[in-house]
Amino acid sequence: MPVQNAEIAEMFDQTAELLEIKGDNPFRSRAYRNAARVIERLPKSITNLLKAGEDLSELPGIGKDLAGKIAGIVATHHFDVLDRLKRELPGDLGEIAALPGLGPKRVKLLYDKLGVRTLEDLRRAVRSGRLRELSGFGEKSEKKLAAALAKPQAEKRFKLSEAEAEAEALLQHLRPSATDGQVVVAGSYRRRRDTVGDLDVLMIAGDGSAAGDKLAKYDNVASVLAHGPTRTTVVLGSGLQVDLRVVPKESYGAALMYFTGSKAHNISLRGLANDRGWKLNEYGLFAGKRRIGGATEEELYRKLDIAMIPPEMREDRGEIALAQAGKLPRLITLADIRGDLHVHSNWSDGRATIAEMAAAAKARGYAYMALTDHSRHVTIAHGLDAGRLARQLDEIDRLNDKLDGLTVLKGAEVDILADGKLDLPDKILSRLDLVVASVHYKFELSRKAQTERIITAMDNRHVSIIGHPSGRLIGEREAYELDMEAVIAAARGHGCHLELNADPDRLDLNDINAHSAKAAGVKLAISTDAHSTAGFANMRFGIDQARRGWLEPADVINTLPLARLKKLLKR
DNA sequence: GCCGTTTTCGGCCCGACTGTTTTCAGTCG
Repeated sequence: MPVQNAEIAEMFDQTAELLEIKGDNPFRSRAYRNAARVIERLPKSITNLLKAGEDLSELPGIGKDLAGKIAGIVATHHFDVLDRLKRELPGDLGEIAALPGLGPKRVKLLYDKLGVRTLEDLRRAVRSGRLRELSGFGEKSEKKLAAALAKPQAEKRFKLSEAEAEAEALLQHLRPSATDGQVVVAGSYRRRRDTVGDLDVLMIAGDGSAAGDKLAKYDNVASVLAHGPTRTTVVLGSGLQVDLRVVPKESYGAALMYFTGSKAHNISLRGLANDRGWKLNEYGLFAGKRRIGGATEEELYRKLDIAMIPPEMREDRGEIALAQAGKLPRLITLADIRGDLHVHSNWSDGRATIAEMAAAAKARGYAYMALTDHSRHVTIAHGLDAGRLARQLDEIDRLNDKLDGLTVLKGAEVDILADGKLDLPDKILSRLDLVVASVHYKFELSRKAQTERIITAMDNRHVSIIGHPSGRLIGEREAYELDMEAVIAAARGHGCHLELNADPDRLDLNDINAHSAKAAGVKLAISTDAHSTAGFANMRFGIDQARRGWLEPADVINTLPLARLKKLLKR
């Protein structure tokens, strides 16, 4: 089993953690963390890069030393530096440091003075009251830790759609307290990440403390974690944490930039400011004590000699270099979409009739909609066999005769069987305008078998699009084991397309894989997989992720007019 | 440990809040 990027990243994170606890050079541990992030989001597998003879020290944040260490990990499945650190500092110090209020310094103190090596050791120390003997620990620390130890930790992230519902209600509550109604959610929410850990709310207001009171009094608040003159932190009933920051008007742009992040993007921007002898923080851009910018984001980016970077791109994945070169992409928007290529009706597990779905598509201004009901294998969804599908095609013909301004394309979401064969015979597939081929069972196949399965499906020339290629359900089911690089390469070779499923529970391909597909020259279909007329509205979540993957209209097939789309679908 | 028209050494983002302290270290984002 080749070493996965995630494993290397995890080893580096653990190394960084232990180095911090040990009190080593903090910049050394930061280097390990930076490298972990770079490796984690790398679209290609490190093992493959090494096989291809690539020089890993070309990667940002990875120098000669780490490149050598990575090669060692790939060869041995072990990281000697980490192994040594673990021998030196045995126990679950990483888990202990993850507890709220505990960082490397205090973990070291607990380790040295009380011999705390495991969570159980810590529990005993808290119970015995010995914790308070330590300088820096008091009654409150003890209570907080006791509470944290009592409940399981699992850090929860919320789906973007869930966070959106919370955010909209919260903004409505806060808006009356804001100057000119200026209150927004920044952070990963504004960057439109597929999941959100907390809501970073930014508000312009004269009295920050009063604004904080307003938040603390929100019906949905379960507990108040902090409440100061400019920052208030609460946890909502759902467990979603909300950080409210109140800033003056002249700092709004700087604060918006700062709290939108990402952290890595901000650090790079600050580097640009430092290069010019300036300082950038959440209050503005400063030359010495003099403020030279801060009211708007546009102004700040301009002062740093780059174009405004869309929030979805602010991940420090090379967007700053692109902006410096004046080569930022014109990201796709909802308005570019001309149709939906994955839609269900009540012929299978959808709730609306074909005519109702078509009317909803037309109401959105679409020129086309592909009806893609399930094939027979998905019995639970009343999947269609060849006979029923043939009858459905006749109904679509009759409907198209009546429709004006919208064309219903004949399609199917055909199951990819375990061996890569399709769930409907070629004879009926050949009568369709497009075939979405998807995996709906046997998720547990080996990486090799699953990859071959999907590539075999693409060998069938009727297959136009691979539906929800990774199979993940956010927060519920991990993606199945798959060599996505190989799938993308095969898609390019076959002239096949990959789906970016816009269902907020799926968002599949994700942003990184969508970017890899674009880079490889594979065009995507952004489709909702709508099972009701309301489902069409999910398109915007797909657009969000497409933008995070730097996709432009030309990278997406359902931005094309119908005639050109049809040509592309036949291969 | 990385990085470089301030380049092979000496920097490395920066501020708010808490708890414990009596002027600040540690944590957090």
